[in-house]
Amino acid sequence: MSEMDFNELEGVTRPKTQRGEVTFQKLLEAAEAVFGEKGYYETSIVDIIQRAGVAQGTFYLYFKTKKDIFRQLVVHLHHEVRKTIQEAVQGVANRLAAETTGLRAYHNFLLEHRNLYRLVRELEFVDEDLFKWYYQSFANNYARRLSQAMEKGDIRKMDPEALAYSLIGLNVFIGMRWPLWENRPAPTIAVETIVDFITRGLGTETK
Amino acid sequence: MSEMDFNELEGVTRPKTQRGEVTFQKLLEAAEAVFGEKGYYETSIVDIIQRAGVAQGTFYLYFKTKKDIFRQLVVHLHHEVRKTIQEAVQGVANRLAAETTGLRAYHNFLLEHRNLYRLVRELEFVDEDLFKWYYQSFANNYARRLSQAMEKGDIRKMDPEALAYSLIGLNVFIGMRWPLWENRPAPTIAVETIVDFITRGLGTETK
DNA sequence: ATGCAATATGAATCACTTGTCATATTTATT
DNA sequence: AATAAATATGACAAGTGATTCATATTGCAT
Repeated sequence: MSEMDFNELEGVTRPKTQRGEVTFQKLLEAAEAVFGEKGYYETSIVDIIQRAGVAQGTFYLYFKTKKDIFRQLVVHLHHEVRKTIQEAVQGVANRLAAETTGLRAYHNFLLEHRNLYRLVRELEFVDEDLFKWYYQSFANNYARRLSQAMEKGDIRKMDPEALAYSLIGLNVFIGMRWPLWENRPAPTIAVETIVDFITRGLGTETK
Repeated sequence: MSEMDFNELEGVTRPKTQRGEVTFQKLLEAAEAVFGEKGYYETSIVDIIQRAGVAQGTFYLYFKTKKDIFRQLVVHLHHEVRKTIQEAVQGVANRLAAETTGLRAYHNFLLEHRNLYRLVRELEFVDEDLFKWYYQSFANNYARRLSQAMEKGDIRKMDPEALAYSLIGLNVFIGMRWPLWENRPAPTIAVETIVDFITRGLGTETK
């Protein structure tokens, strides 16, 4: 619980010159690519430094362990996903409509970052605390917006946290079924069903 | 796609005598425990054989690789989960009521097998095909029962597959939030919210 | 231009893990 | 009781990967 801050991860030494900064970024980009392709455990530090085109020792100038560079990547990715969805949903006044928009934005993000997304799912087995932080901060934010919608009367009053996890789980599995497994957006019939299901589930009345 | 059968896994040699059967089981139980505690990748074959109290070479009498014993465990677990839920739901005539019952049964199973459940989640990164098989056969079964309920008029006619994945995702995430993370059943208020959400989402009318 | 901190290198070390194999023991069958 | 198949052992070969370190180079500040 509480508000953990993972902005400055220990185990990561930021470079102090411009030249170092370039190397640092090269390492992160290489790690992102290789982790995405082969997964965390199947990737060796040698894989990363080869892809980045630097020597073994250079890696340890900036990262203490393989886990540390992984953490750095995940935190960055987390901000990306949230920003994307937030921007997509922003301006959509109605919460129910926002659900649909958010669903689509999330799926598009998945389709464009399928490799990256793999990292988040594997996070559970690499650093469980960071994994919890990832979904908790996601869920807290979600729950907050649901609460606001309840105040406005857009949706029924219910336990916002339970709803937040339910909706995240729903999105994650639908995102797995079509975008991840079939590399395409969910078919229309599926989207309609989901929207209908959520609308009735959250809404104040039926038509 | 198609009906894969994972009943006789290659890479697994079943014992031919009673004595062998005992060793075989010892290995499986040890693997279950150690995988559950440390995760697949952090576990070595030495960990398993030490826990089982057998020699190195014995392992290779029955399993070709670490992955093979892992597969064997997952397939077994899969049957367990389904059996548990099926038995709990059996006899509950109404589909909506069955959802609640199924949710509870699933959570109880999680609470009693938290380590085991970790294996399924890690499966995605160990053997993606088996992972898909796991959730697909789960979802197909779920969808079939939803279709039947639609025929009977218990629930509205919608895309059963989309619903199945939605409901599984919901259950998985709620199961993660309370049973797994806090080692207790979801609080009453949460359960009420979820049941209400699903009831309205699936149901034919509102009250 | 000098000197010091930062950066870069890659060979070497250390800690493990997997998988094999010659040998020994046990079990089932006759 | 004899025999062959099945089971069990643990030392060992071979490989892999993480991390360190002595050394070299570069860049920045003075």
